[in-house]
Amino acid sequence: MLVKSEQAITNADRTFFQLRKDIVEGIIPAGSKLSEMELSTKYEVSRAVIREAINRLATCHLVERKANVGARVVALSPEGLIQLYQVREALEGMAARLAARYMSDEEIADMQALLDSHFDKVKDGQSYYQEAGDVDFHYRIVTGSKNDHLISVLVDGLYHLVRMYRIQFGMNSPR
Amino acid sequence: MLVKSEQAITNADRTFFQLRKDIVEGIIPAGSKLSEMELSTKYEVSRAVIREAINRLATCHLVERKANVGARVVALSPEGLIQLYQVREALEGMAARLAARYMSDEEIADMQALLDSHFDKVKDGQSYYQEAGDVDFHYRIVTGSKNDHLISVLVDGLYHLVRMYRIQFGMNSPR
DNA sequence: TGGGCATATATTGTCGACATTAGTCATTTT
DNA sequence: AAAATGACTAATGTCGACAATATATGCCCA
Repeated sequence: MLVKSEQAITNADRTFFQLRKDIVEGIIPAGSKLSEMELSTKYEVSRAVIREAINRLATCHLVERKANVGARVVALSPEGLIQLYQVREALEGMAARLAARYMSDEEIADMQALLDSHFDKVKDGQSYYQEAGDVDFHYRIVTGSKNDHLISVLVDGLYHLVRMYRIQFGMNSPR
Repeated sequence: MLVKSEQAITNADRTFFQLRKDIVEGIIPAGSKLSEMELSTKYEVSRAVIREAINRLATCHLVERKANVGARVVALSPEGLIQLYQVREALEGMAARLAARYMSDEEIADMQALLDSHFDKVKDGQSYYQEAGDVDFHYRIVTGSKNDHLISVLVDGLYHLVRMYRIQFGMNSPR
């Protein structure tokens, strides 16, 4: 039931994923500075690799970069959260409309099965699965839209930020 | 009436803007391969600078990169255009709703003035200004939404792709 | 004593060289 | 003859060193 198949090929990939994880989960605190030298020793790769990873994080809006100064992890704010949810809501609504049009019958059946199993598990009190199941459900709708731009903006961009807010603001149950 | 204030600080910035321009305008053909070596000699910067520029282009979805293989300019297709406009339409609709809520009185007045002047020019047959004026109008609505995520996705991401399609498919009048 | 300027330091930006990988082509084997 | 295997080549990935820039420190002067 693993949902995303982002696999790391290069060291830059691995470092990017690791850094993103550490930022989203708050291991690297929000608002803190990212020193290229420091990170290159910590993650045991060259500065070039760190730089590439930081650049990717910047385009995900997980860090903000200023030329000749450096990069900082984004600061979380209630306003930012609201803006994030505004965009997410609009895009997921659109994804749902498109998915309803373009999803194949078997994709729909698969999703129905997922919903059923999810429901059973929640009923049995295995609430641990709630978030994972929910994420999976949203993910299927988004990919079901068959719109690559939409998929990319949500999956590569917004979802990690949403997760970051959830974890660091202690919002355990979605919505 | 210049609208965007992206200013280049580093060589990587300049190279990124130049490359983006050349791709959007078709000087570098859609679907063609981007050789780091070749570009580094052509634009007279080191490969590191070219690499950073290409990475940024990749996150804009103007080029597609494959690890250990290289980067190619995206291929334009009717399906891609449709997907692009689907997302754009949804996001601009959202931007308009938010702008209506959050724009200040003077921003609205400015936009009204812009619309009037635009209308006059078109009436006088100065159709050259049509596209520029239109772009400016859309841009003001988007920034008027006051939602940074939305602004970024549209301005940094989709608009360049839209322009690329327009230029290379020869669609001169918008809509 | 406070403000401004010059210097010093630490960080980022850039570069060229080396390592590694993918794709090509020739050779070999069945 | 076709497929598989191996070396060769050309590109990307990675690295350490140097250059340029911003911030911090201390000194000088009003």
